[in-house]
Amino acid sequence: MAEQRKAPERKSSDERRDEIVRATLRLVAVKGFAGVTLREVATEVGVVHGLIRHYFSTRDDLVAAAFDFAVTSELASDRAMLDGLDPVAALAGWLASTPEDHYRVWIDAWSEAGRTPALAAALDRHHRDCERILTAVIDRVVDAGLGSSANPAADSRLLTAVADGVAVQHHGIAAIGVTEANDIVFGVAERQLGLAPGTLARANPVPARGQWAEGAALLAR
Amino acid sequence: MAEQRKAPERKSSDERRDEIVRATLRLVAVKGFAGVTLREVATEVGVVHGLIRHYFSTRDDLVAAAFDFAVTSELASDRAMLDGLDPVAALAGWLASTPEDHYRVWIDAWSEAGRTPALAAALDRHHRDCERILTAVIDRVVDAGLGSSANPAADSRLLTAVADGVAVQHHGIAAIGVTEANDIVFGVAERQLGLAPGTLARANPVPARGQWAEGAALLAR
DNA sequence: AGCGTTGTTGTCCAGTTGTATAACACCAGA
DNA sequence: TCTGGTGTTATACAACTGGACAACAACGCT
Repeated sequence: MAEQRKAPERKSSDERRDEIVRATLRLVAVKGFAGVTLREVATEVGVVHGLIRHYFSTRDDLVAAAFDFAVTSELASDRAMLDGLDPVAALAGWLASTPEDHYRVWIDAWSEAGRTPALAAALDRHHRDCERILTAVIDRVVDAGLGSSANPAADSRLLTAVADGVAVQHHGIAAIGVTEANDIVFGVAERQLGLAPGTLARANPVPARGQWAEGAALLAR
Repeated sequence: MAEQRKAPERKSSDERRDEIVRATLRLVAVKGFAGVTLREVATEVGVVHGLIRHYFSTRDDLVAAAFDFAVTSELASDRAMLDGLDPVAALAGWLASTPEDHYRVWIDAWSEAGRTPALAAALDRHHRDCERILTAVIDRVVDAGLGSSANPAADSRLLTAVADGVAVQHHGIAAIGVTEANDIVFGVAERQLGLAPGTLARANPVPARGQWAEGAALLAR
């Protein structure tokens, strides 16, 4: 009796690899880095779990690649977003609340970084990039004479901390809503950079940071 | 041939239960809520893993009890700490950086809360209590005529967000040190409450929040 | 047309996990 | 002294995990 074998749907190496990474990232947003299994990823992609091994030699490789992809693509889309905006709008857009799916990945990375060196490294890189980007935005605001900053790098660090903390209260604990979250961050930023109260709320481009371009497609199928 | 059975070291129900909860919490601080295993907990306590089932009917019950214990005891020790200090010292003590072990538990709870309703409930309760406590401290500062606040509850929420965000940068990403972490939080608080710069750093009681009394023993054996 | 490469499948395996349960040991009260 | 409750052990089990491998099928190249 001849074995019945389903005709495989063949894809190019890069395409399939990308598919797997995106599926992994999607699952990480729901189950966490420690919670995703090779079989779940395979099911999500629609293949057999053995195939994952053909692209990633180990599970750690897979989740590391997924997080690396998240970091890289989100930063790229954010940079693209900022380029098209005037200084104040860019500042508001950057500080505005991050969408829930993305936040879930970051916070999970924070907690997992202590156990997975690869995650810690990627997280560190991402964080430094974020701080640099925000510093550049602050510089633009100052250069345009719209605000002031004694130490843009320090202010960038401060505002990054506020944004992260507010994101926790908003997404993680559900203690505050989007409007309130933005109010807090905008308020601190306006006070810190000498902007008139309400400036950032008015300048805030509607879709929040990370919902742009590839950013929106980051976790899409 | 008679079976050899080790003579069991018998303990009172409450005592053993407490032992198990503390061991669980200790492991959670290292491996995360999703990472702790009944067998690891049993080994840490020095018993057989079947015994855990005798005290907690399910694994979820165990981790929920462990987190509940963490929340309750940390808040109790924090309250005790604040009572003995003058308003400004209390504010500084509350805002000062949290020790690493404790932080690891909270951040892990943030990420796990989305999947475990019991954790989400305990986290929500803990967060509200923290906000209330800080609000009371701000009230004390204002009542003593040492600072001002248009909306103590809102300022409490803001400062809680800043403290959480700074804790992430300090413990999770290791981007900043203790001194810098405290500088940021103290700076925002002083500006927000109209205190002279440096007031909080000078008033800061050396051992940071959570290292007090039972707080220090929280994760101890 | 023939052939090596590679994307893909199906199956196997050893290890770990949470849960279950029977047997035992100690203790208090009848 | 018996007896029932309970703290404790040992063992079993089904489910699931990451990893390994041989077989197969489509493709590119000559």
